[in-house]
Amino acid sequence: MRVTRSLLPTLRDDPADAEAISHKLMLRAGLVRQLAAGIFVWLPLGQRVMDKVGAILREEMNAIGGQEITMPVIHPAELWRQTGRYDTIPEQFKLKDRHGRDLVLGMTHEEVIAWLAAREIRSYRDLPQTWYQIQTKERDEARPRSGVLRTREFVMKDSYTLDPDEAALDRSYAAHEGAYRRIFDRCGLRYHVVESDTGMMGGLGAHEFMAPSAAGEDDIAMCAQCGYAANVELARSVPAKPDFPAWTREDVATPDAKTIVEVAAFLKIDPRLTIKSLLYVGPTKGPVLALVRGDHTLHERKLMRAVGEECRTAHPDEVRQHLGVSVGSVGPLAARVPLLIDETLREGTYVVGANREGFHVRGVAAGRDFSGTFADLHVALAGEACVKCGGPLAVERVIEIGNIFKLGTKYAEALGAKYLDEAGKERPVVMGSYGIGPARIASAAIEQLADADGIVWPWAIAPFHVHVVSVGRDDASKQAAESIYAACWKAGLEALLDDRDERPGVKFKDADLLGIPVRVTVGNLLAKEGVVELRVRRTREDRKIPPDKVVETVTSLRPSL
RNA sequence: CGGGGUGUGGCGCAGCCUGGUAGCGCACCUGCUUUGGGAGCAGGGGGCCGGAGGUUCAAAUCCUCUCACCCCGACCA
Repeated sequence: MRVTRSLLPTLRDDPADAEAISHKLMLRAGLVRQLAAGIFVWLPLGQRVMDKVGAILREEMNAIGGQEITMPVIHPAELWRQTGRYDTIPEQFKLKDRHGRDLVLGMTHEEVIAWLAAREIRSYRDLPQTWYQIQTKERDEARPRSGVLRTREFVMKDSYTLDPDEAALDRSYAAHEGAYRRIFDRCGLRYHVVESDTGMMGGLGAHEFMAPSAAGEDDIAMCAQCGYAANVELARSVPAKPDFPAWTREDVATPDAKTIVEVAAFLKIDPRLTIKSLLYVGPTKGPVLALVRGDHTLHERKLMRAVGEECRTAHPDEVRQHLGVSVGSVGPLAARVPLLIDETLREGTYVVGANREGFHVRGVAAGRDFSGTFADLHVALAGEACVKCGGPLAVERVIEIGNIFKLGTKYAEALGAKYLDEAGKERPVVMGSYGIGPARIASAAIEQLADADGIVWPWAIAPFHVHVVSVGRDDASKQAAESIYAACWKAGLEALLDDRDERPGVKFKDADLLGIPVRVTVGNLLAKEGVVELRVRRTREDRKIPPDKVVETVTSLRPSL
């Protein structure tokens, strides 16, 4: 590709709308342009990156027996009604055709897979199967953000396994985990595999592949000692205990002290000696009072798992209605609603709201002074102890680049995907689903590897391998650049030739911005010393070599790039 | 959905408070000079100031409504 004949619109300044490093650099390097919130055009360079990732995905999916198919983006609403997901997912785009029939835009393809399996899978002899596609998904995200990290339209590699039973599903799942590790390793990413939430839909287990980055939207907790790693939606931790005073139960006046911070300051105690009481309301289960230690944050996903349904925080008037007191003095004593108590509170005596305006009660113990259901409710914090080995947990911000999910038989049962086993008995197909976002791979690579001058692509997903920068003005120099460019392509090295009539500084800045692994500068040293300069983008290491040694040198450097 | 912010040539911004002929830098076009880390000079093209309505002799500027986009939170198969 020649720069003079390409759509390669680099930007000198950071676009005002971009916040994340990868977002800024993808715009500045001319990889993408935004059409609307969360909707992007992939320009030629960005497309090449996506194609590189796609090729790796196909190789590794095929290697575990995956068969590529392509499913529709438009689905009949009826399919989603059958699995009960038509009215429950706010992200689903819905539309009607000219006859008024309800359709949806596909945000995932479990339904279509189960529909297909119901028609084509009859016998245990047809199993197992692994089907995958690399296809566009449409989701009406509440808040698209961070460039291509969270968009309303995006390409996903989604695969689905069909197995006769859970043992076979475990094998398919393990095969996917291996394939995913190879994929992300090849893409040059740093990542962790963590336990993840299976969501309200249930499922038999799930893991997420998480690439550390400040631009991420998730947090994971990890134990370096035993390897425990989980999304904080799920991660359990054992916090350090405060020193409990030998206090006896008594009411204390706490005028104007509403928040934990105010109460702790007023009573001159460690906030860890207080309990935070939060009223939530579930659509069918009604009000529930959740208790966590004063310094802790309630994780709403944990709460919802414990309750068994989606909950929302109660309005102030609901708090008054159910507990007879305003928000700042709520507590578990004599509460007329069910209690969910964080496990941290099993031991110790605490200060709680008195359910009486302006009063708290100290010396209160769970189990003795109030009772309810214990559950893990608090957000794990860095430094707290691992539940498995007691080692200190680290918490890290991450981008979710892939997930693997044991679905079980939910979709198969809803859509009638059954087979006959060896004994002639009809059984539902056991499914798994597995996703990878190529755009997130590209973003994560940029986030993890970029430096102050621009992108630093790993070889495997770089849009080109060699950036030939022609800065000489004499014909011999220009001709040498052309020869090197041609020689690279002939040797299987994908090359970009900067043949613009620009000053060298402009070309060097753009080359750094684009981040192609190897830059070959053809300029005045050719006439003076008979050499061109080869620079490794990542290390900025320079070497002078004869023009006819470029291919050989790049090939020898390649393993280190 | 709640909170905050921004919309003015392709990009980044000023002008708005205090209404009066739309400006700057970069980019773009022409010419000359220059040429190894985002050149200089000269000339030039391009914007109904997000949209609608209102106030006014007069609106980028004031008022009302609306749309879009960004950030934080909520939500996220």
